[in-house]
Amino acid sequence: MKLDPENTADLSAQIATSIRDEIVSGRLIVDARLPSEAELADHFAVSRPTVREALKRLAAQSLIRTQRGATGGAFVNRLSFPDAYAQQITTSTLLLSMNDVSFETACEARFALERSCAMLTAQRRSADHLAGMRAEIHRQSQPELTDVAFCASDIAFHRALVDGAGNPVLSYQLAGAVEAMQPLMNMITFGARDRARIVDLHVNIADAVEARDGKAVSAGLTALEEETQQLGAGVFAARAARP
Amino acid sequence: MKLDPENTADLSAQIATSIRDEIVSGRLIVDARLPSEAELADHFAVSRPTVREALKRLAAQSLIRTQRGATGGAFVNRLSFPDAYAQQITTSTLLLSMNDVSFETACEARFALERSCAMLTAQRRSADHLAGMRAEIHRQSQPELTDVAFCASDIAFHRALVDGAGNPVLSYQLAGAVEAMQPLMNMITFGARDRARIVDLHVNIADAVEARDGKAVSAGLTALEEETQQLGAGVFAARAARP
DNA sequence: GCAAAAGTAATGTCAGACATTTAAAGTTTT
DNA sequence: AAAACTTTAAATGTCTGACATTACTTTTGC
Repeated sequence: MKLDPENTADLSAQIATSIRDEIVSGRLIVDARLPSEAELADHFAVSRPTVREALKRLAAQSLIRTQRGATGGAFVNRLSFPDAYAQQITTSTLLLSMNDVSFETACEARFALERSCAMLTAQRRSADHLAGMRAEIHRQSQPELTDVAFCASDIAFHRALVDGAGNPVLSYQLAGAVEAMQPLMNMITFGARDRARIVDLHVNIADAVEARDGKAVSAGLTALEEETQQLGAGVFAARAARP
Repeated sequence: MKLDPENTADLSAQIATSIRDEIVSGRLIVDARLPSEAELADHFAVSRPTVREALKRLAAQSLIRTQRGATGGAFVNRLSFPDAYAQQITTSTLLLSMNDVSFETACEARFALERSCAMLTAQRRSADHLAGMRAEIHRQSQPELTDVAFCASDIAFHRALVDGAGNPVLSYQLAGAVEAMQPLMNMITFGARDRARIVDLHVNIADAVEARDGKAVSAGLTALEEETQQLGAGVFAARAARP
């Protein structure tokens, strides 16, 4: 764990990188305790605030956790799936909102990824997953639902579909793709007729999942993608038309 | 931008969350300048080091960048695709290494996701992407290649395949899935016969991409997945057998 | 023997100072 | 008047030293 004296970057950034390398390479294993802030300051020949800034950088990425008290300190954190989900979703959402990615591109990616679950979900889905999907469909049929609540239910439907594949790594990867679309979807106002069509398509997908027919699930998602793309195109065209 | 007085968590964490919300919600737009550290310290009624720790947390997630000098300060950063790639890869790699995810699960997820590019890549791939894939196949055929270099070339092959889909969002999502597998793949020792089989399967995939036959690409990936799963199962069974 | 109190080591926070960097304003020179 | 140089100001980067808070450990008192 050493610093490059020729590097002109922030010391705190260099220290953070140095410690991160130790963790990623496995030299510091999960639950290992890092030296105390004072010891680190001594080791890197910097002040304690500088060390603290470095540690906060690592804490922001859930790489370490800190604990106060006599036996406290900074410990290598086990990156949990929920933590990873959250980071994934934040990153994906910001990436879409800050890089004027077109609705079309985002939508295409999202459905392409989701189709990768179709076969597995059809094979492995439990009764619970199916019930979850049906419950969301029922909610979506209620006309008094706001657009935002409709979108939230849509997300929940798709998450149930993804989780049905029974592969946590897949669920984690898809979390970003599905959830990051929400802000884009929220821009869409759903007419009653639009909602009815989407609910129909959801029913088709749920039926296919129930029948364990992977190809039908995939086809159902493709149909839903086309519908979504049309809706999106309509909204964004209308928006572009008026000044 | 206010803090909850009843919250007992770190002040720096609360401040970071507060500012992050401003960014994610869009109230602070890209390239907007945050108040100076002194002003923030004043606003939140904390000291400057505390504010700095909060800002370093945000910098660690590439949410802000800082600039020194008279017109300097902290600015909302545009999360670039390369930044997002890097975060995605780090997170995915740590997730796999710290949660004893089985080779089987990781492999299944990775190929399921990659197959989602098959159709698009077959349709849209450029001559460059195809040439890239062929070049990696050629490299993989050289017997003096080390196992690690072989794996790296494998990654490059698959990245070319993914990028061929021409959808940056898809490339970003897949980066994690493909690259995070590398440490797991590096545990495998490839015999000459194993390599030959993998190269053959790569050739099949490249041929299918050249012919713009999406279903054949997908089938080729499935065949490669089976081969990889067998190789992995062999290695991990041997490892489990000896004490 | 057990509970309360003191001790201790760590993080969390603060205050103030100085160093460094950068751009803009001001001044001098040509 | 324009160009080059100097000064100034504002911001981040870093250091020192101190105190507050927390939680575990040890000691003490009954």
